[in-house]
Amino acid sequence: MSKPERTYSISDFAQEFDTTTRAIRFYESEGLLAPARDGQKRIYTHADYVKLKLIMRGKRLGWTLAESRELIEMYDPSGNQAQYKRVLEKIAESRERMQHQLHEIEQAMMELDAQEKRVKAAMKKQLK
Amino acid sequence: MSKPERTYSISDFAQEFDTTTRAIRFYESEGLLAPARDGQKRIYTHADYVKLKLIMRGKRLGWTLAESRELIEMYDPSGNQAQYKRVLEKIAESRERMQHQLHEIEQAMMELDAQEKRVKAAMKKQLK
DNA sequence: AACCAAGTTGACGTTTACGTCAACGTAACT
DNA sequence: AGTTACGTTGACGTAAACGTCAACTTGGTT
Repeated sequence: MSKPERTYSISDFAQEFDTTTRAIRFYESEGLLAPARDGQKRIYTHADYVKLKLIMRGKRLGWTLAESRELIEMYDPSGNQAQYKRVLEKIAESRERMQHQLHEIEQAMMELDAQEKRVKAAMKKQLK
Repeated sequence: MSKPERTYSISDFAQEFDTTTRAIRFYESEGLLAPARDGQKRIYTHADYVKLKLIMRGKRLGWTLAESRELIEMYDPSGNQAQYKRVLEKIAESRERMQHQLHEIEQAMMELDAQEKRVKAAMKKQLK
């Protein structure tokens, strides 16, 4: 009695994520996605949706596809105790990387604020 | 009576920023740097140091060299009122982009936290 | 003088992440 | 049956960001 999950076509995904079918197939060829098939057609589920969302966000944050693939693999369960431990380690590594990025962006924004003040001051001075 | 500023060679920079001389020359060819010359040798100053630092950080945040070049240009004064206004607009644009990145990283980190909890719970369950 | 370290300018090669055809399959209308 | 829309798998092309030589210069060192 499980509700029939919503599915998506490859062009549904392309529109939804403002990308191309070519790119989506490429991610699959690189092992980031593995959609079901209806004949030869790809059928995407909500799980694929989540993964692609992660991929696209990763792109905007400058992550490589290899890094996003690592992250995706962390979100797969599949494990004994040793595997779980490895996942926890990878999570810790990822957290450090993200923390570092976070810090660098905050830094960049502060410098931007400072520069804005300088420019505004220069404008006032020039108007006197 | 201005103090003689410290200068750097291209390999000084390569070491300092953990990159290569080739990359640094490439940034120059792309218009991101414009060091002075002593004969044919490049002489870098603190201003160049700041710019390269910005470039490298940009790389870690997934910015293109074109984007970093735009940022660098914002940090050059050189302007009448119209130019200043344009710079302020660009600063506003950059701030929005950075804010968006900031938000997405925070999001990613929260998901990482959630996943960590799930994995730890799965480990405990397995041990019972 | 000979040599070595560090620098220079081409020029071509490479990796990542797709774009762009071409040639074909298939389901749904008309 | 014919067309249209959407999908498929190759295969080759491309932009960004350098890597990797090759051939040369230049300033000290033995």
